Amino acid sequence: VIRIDLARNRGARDVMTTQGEARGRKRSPEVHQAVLFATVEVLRELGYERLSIDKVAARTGVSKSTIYRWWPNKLRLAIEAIGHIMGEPLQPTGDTQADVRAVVQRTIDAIGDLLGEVFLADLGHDPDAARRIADLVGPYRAAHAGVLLSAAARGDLPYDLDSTTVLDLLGGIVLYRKIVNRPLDAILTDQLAEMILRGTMPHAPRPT
Amino acid sequence: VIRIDLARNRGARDVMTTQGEARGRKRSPEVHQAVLFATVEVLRELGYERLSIDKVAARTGVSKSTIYRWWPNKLRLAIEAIGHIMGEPLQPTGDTQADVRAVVQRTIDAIGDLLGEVFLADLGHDPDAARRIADLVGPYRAAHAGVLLSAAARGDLPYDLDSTTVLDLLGGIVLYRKIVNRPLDAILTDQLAEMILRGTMPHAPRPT
Amino acid sequence: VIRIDLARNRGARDVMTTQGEARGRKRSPEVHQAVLFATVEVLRELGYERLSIDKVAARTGVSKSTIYRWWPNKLRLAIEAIGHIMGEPLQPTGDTQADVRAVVQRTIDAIGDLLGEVFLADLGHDPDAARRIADLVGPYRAAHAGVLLSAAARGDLPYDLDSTTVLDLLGGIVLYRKIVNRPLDAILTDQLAEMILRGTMPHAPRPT
Amino acid sequence: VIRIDLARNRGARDVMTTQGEARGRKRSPEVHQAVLFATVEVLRELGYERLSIDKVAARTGVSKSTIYRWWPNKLRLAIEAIGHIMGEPLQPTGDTQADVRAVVQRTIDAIGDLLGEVFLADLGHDPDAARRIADLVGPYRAAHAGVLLSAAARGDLPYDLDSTTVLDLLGGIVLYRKIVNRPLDAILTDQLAEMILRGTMPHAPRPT
DNA sequence: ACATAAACGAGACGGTACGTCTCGTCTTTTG
DNA sequence: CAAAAGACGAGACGTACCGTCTCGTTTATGT
Repeated sequence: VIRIDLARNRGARDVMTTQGEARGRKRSPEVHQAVLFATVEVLRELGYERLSIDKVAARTGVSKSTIYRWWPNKLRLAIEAIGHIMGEPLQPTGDTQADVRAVVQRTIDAIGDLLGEVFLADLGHDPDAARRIADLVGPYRAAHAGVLLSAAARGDLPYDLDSTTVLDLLGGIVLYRKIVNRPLDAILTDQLAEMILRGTMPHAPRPT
Repeated sequence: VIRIDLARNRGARDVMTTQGEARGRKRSPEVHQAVLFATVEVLRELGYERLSIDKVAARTGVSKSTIYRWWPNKLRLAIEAIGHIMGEPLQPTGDTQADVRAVVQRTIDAIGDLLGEVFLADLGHDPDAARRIADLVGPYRAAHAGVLLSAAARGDLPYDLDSTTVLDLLGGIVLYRKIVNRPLDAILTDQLAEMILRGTMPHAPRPT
Repeated sequence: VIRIDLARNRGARDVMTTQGEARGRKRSPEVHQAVLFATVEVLRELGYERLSIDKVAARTGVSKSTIYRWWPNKLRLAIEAIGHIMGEPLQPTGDTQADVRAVVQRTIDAIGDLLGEVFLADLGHDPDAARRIADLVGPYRAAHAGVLLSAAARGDLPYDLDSTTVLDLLGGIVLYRKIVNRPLDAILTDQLAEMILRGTMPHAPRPT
Repeated sequence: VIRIDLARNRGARDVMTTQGEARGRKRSPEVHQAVLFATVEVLRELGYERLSIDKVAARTGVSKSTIYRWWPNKLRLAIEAIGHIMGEPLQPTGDTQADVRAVVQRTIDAIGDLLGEVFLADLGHDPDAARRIADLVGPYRAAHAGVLLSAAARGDLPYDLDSTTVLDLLGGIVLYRKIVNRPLDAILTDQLAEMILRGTMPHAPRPT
């Protein structure tokens, strides 16, 4: 629980400010951070559905109005909070096998964890929530597509690979298994990596 | 809109009755049907999130209490309503190619439509909702697995195919594309069928 | 709890039936009695507000519909049930003092107990419920008025006594005290009897 | 019907505020008033039994949640609403005859109107509803008792008058007549005042 | 210094749905 | 046909969030 104490916020400044001529009180970076962290916490503990602005407000000591000042609804809050902990997109190494495994693993780690929550949200209220999610995952998808396409360029994967669909397959199975509570384990990683690298459909693991 | 008129229900009988010894007024099949149909309607128009018992009650003229007598919450209602329109599980023909395409198509049709909605529901309230969903999709998954495994038995697919994971791949990509609003079209059908049959990862469609 | 067993009701007949020529199955007197007794029980335990047809049905094993066949709503049921235990109207003795005390005491006993409950009912639904209550209490009021008026005739009370209003005073204070939970005890009996007999307003009891 | 328009509430202030340190949005006095007025309206039109929070909400345009924020159930709402229109307790003038008549008249006006409704409520749900009603009527009873006792002090009424029981007699007969729909008219006022002042039991009005 | 402007906390408000409850009606089967 | 069983419509209950709003307080600027 991250209760923040704005008394210590005196003198805080110049965080997230584009430039100089701003009048009035600055946006408190502590508040901003605390809200995002608490959102992540609640998402972990309770999932997207049971995330609520009231809970985040209560946990942080930040008022509801402040949260609604910066995020128009809980979906956008969740999206930004998840973006906040997502880390850097993949850097390809040139080792096709390792890179493909990394792509699979990152997909499992992200969608299997919090990113998956946001796919379960109701996108109906907020017309461009879908766009926001696309913006959130875009860089990662681009990086993953880059990995696949450069491997294809090297001849390690089919030259005309439909990377979009391949990534949808990966994201899809992870999301699906998360929902139906089937394991997201090393076996799956192996199966998916092998599928992409060699075109072998998932098979039962051989006894070692 | 399916307003029902119970005045015409006089003399209704013998629907859904297993047999004989039931006392008291029978469950009105009109009511039962109307609720399920209206639920399907609302699911189509508004999606699961915006489905509500009140809407179904208003649309059908069936009282809320009657709905709650038979379904404990909207998730269970949605599950039964979807089950109600799902049709028979696939019958394999022995033609591997046709059967696999049928599996793909049925998955797209079901999860791409209403069945997908229910995967997006919040399963937290109702402890055995997950089991109910499993019961709902079980027969279809079993049928699909049967298709794949008998093809494998004929030697048309790898003998040790992990059918669970293959079906998760199919269900997953369909659900994922439904969520992110990417097409569920003939191209996808072709790509998925070919992937299963020949192990070729999805590739860009060739110009004809 | 008065569960009745209709198996023993075989052959029962002709109780409370107007007369001989009735066709079809007779109204079961066991059922009738059991319902009235259970109603009295529930009234005692829970009061009118929390009396419900369902509770009476559950307690007796008589079905709701049977109850509704004979009594149109719970108010009428309560009225009849109370009438059922009310005993005979007062017989004046000619001893004015004793008779007046008896009137006071009977009023306290009746309205302070179950009869009071029925005055708290909502009379809005059933237009002639008021008339039914009047019919119920009529004989008792008539007897009480008779007592007062014959005492007046003997010269023991004012010759032009407004017996209606005097009885309203008695009924009123008993009902009021029942509601506000003030005692209905011997002191009150004395005060009221003395008030009627001697025209002394209630005064604090003298130390003995 | 008192639909309120909060758009005009901008700038509203200083109503019901004791002073200074209140934070957050103020309780809207328009809302508060509108709810109480509507409650009084419904009580007059339909009586306590048919009063409902939903009706008050619909009539005022105030949301149910707002009503429940301030009043825990309809009994408490009714009590406050009635308190809101009850006017000041009686001020004795020293003219015994006039004061006693005023006591009688106020009792008839209050209990014969809305205050009587609340005595018919079911006090079972809300454990301290009885206390609330006592708090509501307390000041008026105290004022009335004061009138009687100061008249007794002057020697105009018996020195040991049991004012509680006398007031119960008044409240009781008014409530009783309201229930059984007998008149609460000038004749009754005269009868009761004369009874208290002179100890004459109610008698039939003499022809003039 | 002092006005101005924005951030912030507190919390009231309308709205919508939830799931529960009881009432009185209606329908069906059994005896 | 009486009685038991129990489905049904109606409608109020009280709860829980949502997202909006108003209001007073707290910090920065800029003049």
